[in-house]
Amino acid sequence: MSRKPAPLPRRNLPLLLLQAREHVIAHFRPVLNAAGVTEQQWRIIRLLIDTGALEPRQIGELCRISSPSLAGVLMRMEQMGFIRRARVDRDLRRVKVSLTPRSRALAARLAPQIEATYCHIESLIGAGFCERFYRTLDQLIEAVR
Amino acid sequence: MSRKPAPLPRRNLPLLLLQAREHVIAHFRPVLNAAGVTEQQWRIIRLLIDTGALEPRQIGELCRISSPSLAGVLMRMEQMGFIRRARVDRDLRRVKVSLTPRSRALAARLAPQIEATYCHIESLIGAGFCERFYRTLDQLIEAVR
DNA sequence: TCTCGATCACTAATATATTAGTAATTTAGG
DNA sequence: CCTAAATTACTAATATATTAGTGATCGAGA
Repeated sequence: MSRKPAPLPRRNLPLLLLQAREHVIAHFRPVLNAAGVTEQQWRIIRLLIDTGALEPRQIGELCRISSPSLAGVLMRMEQMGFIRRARVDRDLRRVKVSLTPRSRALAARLAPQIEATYCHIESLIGAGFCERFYRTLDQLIEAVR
Repeated sequence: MSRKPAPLPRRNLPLLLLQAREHVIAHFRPVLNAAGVTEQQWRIIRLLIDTGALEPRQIGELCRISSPSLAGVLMRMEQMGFIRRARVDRDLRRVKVSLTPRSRALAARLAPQIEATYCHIESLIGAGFCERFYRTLDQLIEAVR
């Protein structure tokens, strides 16, 4: 009575993670679009606010943006006046990327709307679920890395 | 004694989901690359194996690929002989996309390697964690949708 | 000191994502 | 019928992703 097993018995985990991310970021997208920044640009601004100036490879590692993508993103952000580059003394290969007053002002202006969006999401899924979910993702990343 | 609150007090949830997905799919990428298919192409092949022929908008919805992206992906897949299109009777706007023997053979050839990768991931995070994680993602998607 | 391997940011080519908008077709309402 | 709105797949323009590869620079060891 047993049927032939499916050729791909597992649920598609990368797709499921993609779907989850898409549904979450759909809540943030209108805020970012209205402010004229892309997701990637906002990821970088947000990171640098917390960490201070970083080098491109650090930004790429933490924001999950590959080096070739990052080259274009940073170039456009520099043209828009969101970041600036400075050479690192003692190592002419390396570059330091820092925020400008303009991007800091943008972040300050967006912060309340971002926070409101997080509150809305938290109200949809529950604060406890939200907190557990962060921990679960941390564990997953740590385990499969 | 309290310090000024950070302008962005929440952890970046979309980024965390992106990182999780990147770390997971990093395990699958070598298999797909060796087979000469992209992530998106594999997502579509895998879906159509389970569902049978679908229309572009259904594929885009289920694989989280936007209509403009899908146009290019399907065009290349058709040129590569992975899919074929057929007009839908009674509605000249709509198209039906189905797999070819070639893509079915590819899926059959890849299935063992994909399954082995899932087993490896499961061994890293634990079978129980894995099962709970699927349910957690389902709940999240359901709640924020 | 010299040199070879490693590192860093970057370019090139192609594939996919995002936003806006379109022509053809269908459908619902008047 | 007949028209207006909705639907479907698509194009255009730009931004980002992926893979491979490059020149410049640094650092460890001979």
